[in-house]
Amino acid sequence: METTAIDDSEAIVGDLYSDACPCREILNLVASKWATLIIGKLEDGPLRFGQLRRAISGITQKMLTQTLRRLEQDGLVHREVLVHMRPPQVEYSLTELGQSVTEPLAAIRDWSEQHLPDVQAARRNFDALQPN
Amino acid sequence: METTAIDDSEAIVGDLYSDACPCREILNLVASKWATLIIGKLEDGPLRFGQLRRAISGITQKMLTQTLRRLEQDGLVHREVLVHMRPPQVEYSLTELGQSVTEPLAAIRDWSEQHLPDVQAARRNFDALQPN
DNA sequence: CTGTATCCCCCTGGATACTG
DNA sequence: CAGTATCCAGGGGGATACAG
Repeated sequence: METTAIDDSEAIVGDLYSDACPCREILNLVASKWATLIIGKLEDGPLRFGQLRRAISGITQKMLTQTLRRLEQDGLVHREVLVHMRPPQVEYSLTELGQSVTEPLAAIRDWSEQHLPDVQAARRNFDALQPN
Repeated sequence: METTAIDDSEAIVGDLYSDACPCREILNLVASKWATLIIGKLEDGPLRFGQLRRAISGITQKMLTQTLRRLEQDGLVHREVLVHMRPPQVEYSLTELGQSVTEPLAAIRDWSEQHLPDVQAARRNFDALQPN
């Protein structure tokens, strides 16, 4: 039987998770500069729009709205409009899915806190050696 | 005491990044579209430039070089020039630091494989409800 | 084979102003 | 208070050509 029909070259080193890697989507989601901060703030419990804005210094209304929409769309955040309130208030909270993503996020955070000094040292060393 | 002593310039930025965790730097590093793929390929062992390029379909030489430089600069990847070879060859491998980052990366990957269907379902549901 | 150098598009994200 | 609408700068990233 002809098992050699496929590209015979040594080249491809197993493409188990090349383009189709689902983690890329999640990384894009989570690395969008504000998403992790928002998720982090909501870990402690529901917050209203203004509370979030004040809790995350430097964020603009636009980015807060935009990121919340995306998180809501992806099922990580629940948006609850308190209609009867005057003035109207909107409360955001993590869904179960959102809760579950805090675990891998914590893995990244832990690694960062543990190894960021090494990364920064590597950067300084690199800069020192490369007369760029 | 005068709290106005702050140097007018970058108070906000500094506050932002101290309030945030160091994980932002790592997320920026790792979410740069190609970095995780390169790290993933190198998990199995050292690879040469051309092998990496062929293993990661769609990547351009520019992005491969650029991302490898960054990973090298941050101490995650080791670059070994095989000088005596004709034509010259360059071999890339994960450093210990690079090896260690594969663990939190695996956490993200696992979560993605497990929950991406939920995310996609949430997206479809959101689109269905929001007549945009 | 392994890069470097341009050109250029597009998207993210920031500032600002306006609405319900 | 919550959200939308513009305008705009910067950088990531693709295509291509050239070099050691």
